[in-house]
Amino acid sequence: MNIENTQSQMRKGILEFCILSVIRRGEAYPSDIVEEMKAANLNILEGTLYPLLTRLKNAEMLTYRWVESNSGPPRKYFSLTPKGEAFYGELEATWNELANAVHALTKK
Amino acid sequence: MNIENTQSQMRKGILEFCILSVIRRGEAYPSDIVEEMKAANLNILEGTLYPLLTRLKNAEMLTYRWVESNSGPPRKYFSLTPKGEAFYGELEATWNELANAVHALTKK
DNA sequence: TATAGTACTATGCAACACAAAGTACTAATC
DNA sequence: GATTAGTACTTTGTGTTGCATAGTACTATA
Repeated sequence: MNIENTQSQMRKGILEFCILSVIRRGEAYPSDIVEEMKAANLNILEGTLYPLLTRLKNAEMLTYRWVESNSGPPRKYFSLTPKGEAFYGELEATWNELANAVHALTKK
Repeated sequence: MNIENTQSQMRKGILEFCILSVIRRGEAYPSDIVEEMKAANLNILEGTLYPLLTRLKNAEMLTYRWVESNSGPPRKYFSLTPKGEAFYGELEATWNELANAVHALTKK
C-alpha cells in the first residue's frame, strides 16, 4: 500500500476516457496522443497505450488508417467511430459524476 | 468494453481515498462509512469495503476498537493512525493532480 | 552493411472492485 | 427456550487494466 500503486489504480479506466478525448479532437497517431497527454501532465506508457488502442479498435470505438511517414516507418492514424463518439459521451458523464462525488465527499 | 466496467475501473484506487476521508473526519464504523459515501453518490459494496478496511488496517493506516451496540451485534470503529494521516495527504495530492490533468485534457 | 531512431506488437504480473457465500451477535417473535 | 430477522463482519474467486519488459518492423544515416 503505497502512493505509486494507488496512483496506478486511480488511473484505471480514466486513461481510456483521456485517449478518446484526444482522438475526438482530431485524427491522431500514438505519439501525438502521448505528447498531448504529457502536455496535460498525464504520462502514458506504450505498454498501456497500444493494448488500449487495440481494445478500443476491437470494440469498434476507433478506426484507423496507415499513413506513410516521410521520416521513418508508417504511422497508424486513429479516429472515432460513431459508436466511439456515443461511448465518449457516456464516459464523460461517468467521469464527471465520479469527480463531483469525490469532491463533495472530501472537501466538506 | 462497456460503461459499467469502465466505471468500476475508474473507481479503483479512489475508494481508498474516500474511505480515509470519511474516517479522518471522525471515528466511524462500516455502516457509517457506507451512509456518508452514499450521501455523496458513491455507493460502495461490502465485498469492497471490508477487504479495503482490512488492507488499510494491515498497512497501519487505520486502527480500530470494538464498541458494544445497544441494538445488535458489536461494531468495529475505525480511526486514522498518524501514518494514515500522512498517507491521506499524499492521496489528496495525487487525486487533485489526476483530476486537474483530466480536466485540462478533456475540457479544451 | 550496421546502427539509430521511430513505430508498433505481445506477454505476464499485481492489484482491486465486484459478486456471492458464509459466520456471528443481538433482539424480537412464537 | 427455539426460531427468525436484522445487523455486522469475513472470506473467496473472478475479470479487467496499468505497468513492465521483450521483441519485431520500417526508414534514414553513417
